[in-house]
Amino acid sequence: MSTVFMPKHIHPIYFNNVFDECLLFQNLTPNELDRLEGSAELSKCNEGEYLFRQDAPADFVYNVISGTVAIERIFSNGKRQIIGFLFPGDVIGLIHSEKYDCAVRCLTKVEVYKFSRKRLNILSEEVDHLKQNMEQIKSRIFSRVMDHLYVLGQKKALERLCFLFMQLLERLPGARPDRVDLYMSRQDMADYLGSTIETVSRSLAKLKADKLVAFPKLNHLQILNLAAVSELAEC
Amino acid sequence: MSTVFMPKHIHPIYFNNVFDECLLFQNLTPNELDRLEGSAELSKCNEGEYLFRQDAPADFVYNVISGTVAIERIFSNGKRQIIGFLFPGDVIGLIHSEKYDCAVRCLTKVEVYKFSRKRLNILSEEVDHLKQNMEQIKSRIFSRVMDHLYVLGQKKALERLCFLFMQLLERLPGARPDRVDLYMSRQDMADYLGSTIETVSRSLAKLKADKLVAFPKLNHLQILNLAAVSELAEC
DNA sequence: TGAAAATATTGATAAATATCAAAATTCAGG
DNA sequence: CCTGAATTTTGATATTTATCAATATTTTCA
Repeated sequence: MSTVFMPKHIHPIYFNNVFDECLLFQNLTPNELDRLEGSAELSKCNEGEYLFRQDAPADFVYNVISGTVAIERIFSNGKRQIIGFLFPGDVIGLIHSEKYDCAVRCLTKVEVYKFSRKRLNILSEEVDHLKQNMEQIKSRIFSRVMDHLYVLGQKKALERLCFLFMQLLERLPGARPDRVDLYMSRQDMADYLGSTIETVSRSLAKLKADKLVAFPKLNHLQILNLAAVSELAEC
Repeated sequence: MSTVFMPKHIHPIYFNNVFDECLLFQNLTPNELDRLEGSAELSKCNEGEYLFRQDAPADFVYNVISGTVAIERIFSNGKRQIIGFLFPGDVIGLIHSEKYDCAVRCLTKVEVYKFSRKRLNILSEEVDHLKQNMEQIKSRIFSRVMDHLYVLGQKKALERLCFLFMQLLERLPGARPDRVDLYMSRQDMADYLGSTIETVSRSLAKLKADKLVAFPKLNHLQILNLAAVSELAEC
């Protein structure tokens, strides 16, 4: 892995500014980071491609460096449910048995660090902070899925949309109220929110009409009234 | 822990016939089971009581021996979403950070083995099968939650109810098509299925009218047409 | 057992969302 | 920059579900 263009005091694994967001590497010593880096491989994937498919052997754990992906689960009737969107700093593939039980589709060009799951597990035995980080990531994922369950179970279309927007604002690195880039299509939003594309579209129209949000471009969201959007999104 | 009434060849930790269902103890040697049992404490809880509340320190892991519990998450607006129902053999409290992010309410009298989480983690370092079992439990829980997400996102009230019935049939020890005991109230079902008590009630009426199910008693479900119920429930 | 309380069902209506169809907008490739 | 394809929005309508209210059933406990 090339570290040629890296300032000396920044560890190569923190390249691309994922430092702040990347829970996996938190609290590790430079020495431990080196070991981790040694078992990582930088991997790239284009928009529309799949990082992995459902039922593929779950041999790798991925750490998103750049780009956005959708975790999706396809069901026997062909329908799909998007379980979540992941961004730089997020970790994929930690909670699986032998096979992945969902697929990961790239919504943009994506760069990931790819770890052998086996090796990461061995490493986590030796590096205490790594183990703790991995456990914390799992519990966060679970917590997030439970919020998602609540939203699908209890919230209306408009509120669901606000929930998504707040998630993006909080989790997308670099997102600010006046600039949230939506890398997913309206259909993706619908599949995440348990809704239809038409309902998403109408809810957007309502939010726009009420001046809670604006769309300078189709996929460039501005949150004009953060308090109101947050209120609607509230869990 | 008393083993007085235990046949000699059956390990005490397998008391109450949870053997088949209990993933946590699978593949452990009698010696390893002894160690595990040493750090367990049998604990009881009455119907309506809480095993633990949301935001309590997540110090224990529970293994259900008998009874049924509901995992519920309460939100700031007072609404609740039931995340799942757990039965004998199921494990509670494995995926949490320092605090429990949900509460566990007993739907019946409940007996659990209570393990110190810290101690269980230490033990899992030494007992390889235990660690594997714990990982497998986590991935199963996650897989189940993803099915749940799909059901809330994509299914209609009637189908949701069938989904619940199929889950009960598959997971409730001793459940058979002609005898599934519903330990939860209609309100609990609604809170699990992201619906209202009235809609649950009407869906039940429809299923009864169509002869897919019957209710000899209010909480004694009979699945008359398993194929049809299964078809409706299908993920 | 019998009355009160709790829970569940049913009815009428309103609200929310899905579906189908068409128009508008955006995007991609020459 | 233009044109056809893809995506998104909007419209009309049907379906589903929630809400409010009343009734029925079940449970509890004196």
